[in-house]
Amino acid sequence: MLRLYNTLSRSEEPFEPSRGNTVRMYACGPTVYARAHIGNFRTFVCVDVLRRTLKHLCGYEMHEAINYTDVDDKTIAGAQNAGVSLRDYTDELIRLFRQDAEQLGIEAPEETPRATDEANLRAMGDMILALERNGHTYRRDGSTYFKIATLPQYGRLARLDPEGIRAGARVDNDEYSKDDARDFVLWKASKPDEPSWDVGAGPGRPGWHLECSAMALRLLGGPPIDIHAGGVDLIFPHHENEIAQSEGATKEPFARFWMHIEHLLVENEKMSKSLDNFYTLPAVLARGYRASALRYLLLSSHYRKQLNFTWAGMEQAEESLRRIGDFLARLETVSAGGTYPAAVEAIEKARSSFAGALTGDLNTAAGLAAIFDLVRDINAAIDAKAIGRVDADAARRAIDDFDCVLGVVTLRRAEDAQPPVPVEEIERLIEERRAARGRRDFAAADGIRNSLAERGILLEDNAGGTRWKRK
RNA sequence: GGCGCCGUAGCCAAGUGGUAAGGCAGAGGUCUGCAAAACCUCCAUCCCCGGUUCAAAUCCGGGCGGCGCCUCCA
Repeated sequence: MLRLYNTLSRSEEPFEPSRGNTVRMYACGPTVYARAHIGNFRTFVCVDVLRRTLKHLCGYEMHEAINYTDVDDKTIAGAQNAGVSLRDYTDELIRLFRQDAEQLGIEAPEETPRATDEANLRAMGDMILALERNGHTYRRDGSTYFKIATLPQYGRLARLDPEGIRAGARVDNDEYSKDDARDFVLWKASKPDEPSWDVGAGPGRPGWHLECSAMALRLLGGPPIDIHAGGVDLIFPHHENEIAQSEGATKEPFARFWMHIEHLLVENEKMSKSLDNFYTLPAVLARGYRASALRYLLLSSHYRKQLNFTWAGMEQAEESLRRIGDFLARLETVSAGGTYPAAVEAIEKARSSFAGALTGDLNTAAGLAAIFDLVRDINAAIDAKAIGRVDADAARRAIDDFDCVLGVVTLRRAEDAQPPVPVEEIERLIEERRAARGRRDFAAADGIRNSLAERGILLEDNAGGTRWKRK
């Protein structure tokens, strides 16, 4: 069974779905006003690992939703600056997000709702009505607010001081007047040139927090949903406000588990658009690194620890992944028959370590260590000729199973299938080089190897012949 | 001012009471036309101080340092 850290209790708890065998999970997705950066993707990669662990290691079915926030101040401003409609503007950014997510091996969730889809707007309107009925709202200048004084348990997730905001804290001073600084807007009255909808609270647009509550409950059939995930910076106010809305409207607990992913740092500072210290996936690829290596780097430390992004780290991730790739290629060269107890035992040990690591609050770093232990043990067995085809296949299957969760080897393979030099040309040059070596013309042979290396293809000579791989 | 997290070898990173996983880099060796890959060997006593304990990186207290949240933010 999975043990998962729950922000609500600030401790690890055993996890099981509340209804049948299906895990109902929601993660706060991107606000699509600019291309997502790799810090954003840390969250989505970690959520993806949770999803895959639940599916492949725990055997649950998944019903997961990740939303696109496609209306807010920034998206509206972005569309206006670009001179296109809000929908066209966010369509393009969603396309880019999906493209990056796919390159990073992130599985598509079952649901990817958009705030401005009609069914979702209606659900938001219904939620506001329910909140009004329960006495949690007030209107001011055409906007509808949530009055947190009406909800005693407000602040439980973030462990806020019940006395509220103290001297020294920065206080929200936006243009909308509120009864209490902590009150937040549910439905924002629209300005003249802004997109606007009327779903029962007057013409306007959804406040940021409302969409997540409404869409999670509409799509996942809560409350309570099993898991709600997102970046740590969302704990307050976003998730706190989601809880207030959902619980105020339904009078039921909103989510059983809250999972929060720590930040990616750059030069030991939070990577963010406002600090202008972020990298996008294309920027990383442009430096010559692969998406698989980025995914590996993101998995090389625990999701609840800050991770400092560096190019040296990318380099190390590439090298580590190369070791796994070389190992898998080497497994294919095992031709002896039979099986050896030591190999079987090493594989068993790796399987149990890996499962233990991942089901222990998604300890991906320890999971990777289990893989490398296996790599060393089996490599040694190959050297000692103490391994048979049966064992090699079993080792291969073990790595494949691990990768159902980590999703990094599969990505590499897909990348390898598209080398920078056409495969036919590589094979032709390998043949030429083989001939040169045959007549002991090592200068010519080395020349071919060097020129391919410059083009990103490495050659390795083994007993069985020459193998190529991407740099 | 409030709340929280973190500080393990050159770099990255597990371990949260019983005498320090793993990866990268480095050194030496085996193998090899060379190179690569692979294997073997070597490479830390866990920020500092004090305490609890038979026993602490791991618990408690106090420092020092870093980061995050309290405002939009993954």
